Amino acid sequence: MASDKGVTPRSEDFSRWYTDVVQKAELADYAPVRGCMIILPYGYELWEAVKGGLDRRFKETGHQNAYFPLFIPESFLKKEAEHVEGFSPELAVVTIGGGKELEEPLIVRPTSETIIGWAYAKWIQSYRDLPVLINQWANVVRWEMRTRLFLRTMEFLWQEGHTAHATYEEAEEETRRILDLYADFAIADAAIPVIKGRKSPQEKFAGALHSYAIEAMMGDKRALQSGTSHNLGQNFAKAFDIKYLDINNELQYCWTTSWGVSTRFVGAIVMTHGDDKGLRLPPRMAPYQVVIVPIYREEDEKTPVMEAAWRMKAALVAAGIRVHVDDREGQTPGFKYNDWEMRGVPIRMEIGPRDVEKQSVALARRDIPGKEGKQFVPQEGVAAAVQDLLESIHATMLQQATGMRDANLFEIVGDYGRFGEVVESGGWALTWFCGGAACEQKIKDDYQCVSRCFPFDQPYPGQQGPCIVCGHRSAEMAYFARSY
RNA sequence: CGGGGCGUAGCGCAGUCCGGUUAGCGCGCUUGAUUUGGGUUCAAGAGGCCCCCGGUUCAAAUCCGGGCGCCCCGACCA
Repeated sequence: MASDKGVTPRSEDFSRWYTDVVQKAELADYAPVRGCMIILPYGYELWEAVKGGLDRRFKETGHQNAYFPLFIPESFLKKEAEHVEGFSPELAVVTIGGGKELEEPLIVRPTSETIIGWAYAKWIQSYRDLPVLINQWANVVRWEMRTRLFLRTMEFLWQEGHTAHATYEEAEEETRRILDLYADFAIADAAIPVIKGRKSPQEKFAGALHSYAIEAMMGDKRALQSGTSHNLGQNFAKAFDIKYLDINNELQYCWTTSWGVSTRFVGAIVMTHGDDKGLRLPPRMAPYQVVIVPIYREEDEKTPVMEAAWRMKAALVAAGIRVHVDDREGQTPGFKYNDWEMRGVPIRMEIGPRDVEKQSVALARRDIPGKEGKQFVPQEGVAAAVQDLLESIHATMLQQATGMRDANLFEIVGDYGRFGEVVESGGWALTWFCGGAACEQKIKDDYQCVSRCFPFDQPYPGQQGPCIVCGHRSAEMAYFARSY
């Protein structure tokens, strides 16, 4: 159980630790409805940082935002066989509206391929209309059995991109472009190292030709699918009649894609970087990159200290740095240190009477605890020093997460017992895998885990090896790991 | 939907077995002092449909019956 002053240690109970941090850092709160959450302002700012990083990249690659309705006619979901089978168990259905039974029930969207497919069928006539590159930021609902704050809630926020193309190749190129975009965002903005790869047939999106994903290792070594990109082939085009006349005046079905990142990503940030003192936010995502804690005893000390604090803030803001001055009365500096460490602010700037006198400030970095991470710098040119420090913190956090992950990746060839030991101890096993449903099911039954992906980065490209289960020659290796 | 646990102040809990003064404790909150370079200390306060409905009884947080809700472990999942 967490004491009031801290959180459950990660090593003791990672799950409790996660819940403690999310609540104590005020990212989210429970809602009156099971499985739903209130995203608190600080948590929402993190989500806005995710949105900002992704949205910019979407627009740079030619996508536009639009908005499609929350309600989808029930019949739409039934048009694509795999899709309906995949989503039926977790649908929320509206049967009464305005006090009257509806002629056709309405589905609260679990995802929008169907309604967007319907719209694209209307809009697309000619090859000149292609490609269509649209994204929407929206909420979706999936009636989940077991939920956890951010990682799996019944309603969640996400972006879903939906594109239509003239050829398989263009659709495939788009699908891969987005996966690269996601990976770049995760690494460059969130300091989360991710593995890009293709999902097994069992794990792909319901209705997709094939799915790609970025997989990240959390602090407890479990895998978290942090973003997915699907090549839908012509499955939805055929179900919704999305057709165009090509340059030879021949009618063709479109090739479509869809891809998404959700509020789950906030959970990924928490679980990748957090420690026993709470959150550790990657500088580019942090709502506040610097928090200034003023230190003083008497009124005659307070005035010059506060003056320096506001002056430092102005200097940082002018350099485009996000800063907060913690001028709360009644809390001691020590309390504030702990408070902002819980909230994961990358840099704490302390300004006291001694700093006023010496024209200096103290900078303490969140990623390196204690005195090691603390230094005194001159007030003159502080913005540049902070800027460098933020870069360094990002690099260190990425390096730490990458090191932790790589230390837990194991290559296994042909030894099913050893394979089991690895995944049961929480490691990720990279092994030859035929991709077959029976083999994957056996692993699931034996070790409670399924494949994460066939990584693009194969250790033995062009070679073959024995599937870890059936022993048949397989062309690729796949990662297996327990996951969220 | 199977297996466990729990509903008492904002949060965490004690009290329930064995019915009986005014229902307590810690944290948090308010006010005032004190403190402030790593979670100060003290004082005085505020705050309760004891999950809901019904029953037994002179008397129910406590016993009995029914309901509802939540959490944890499994199958399903961004």
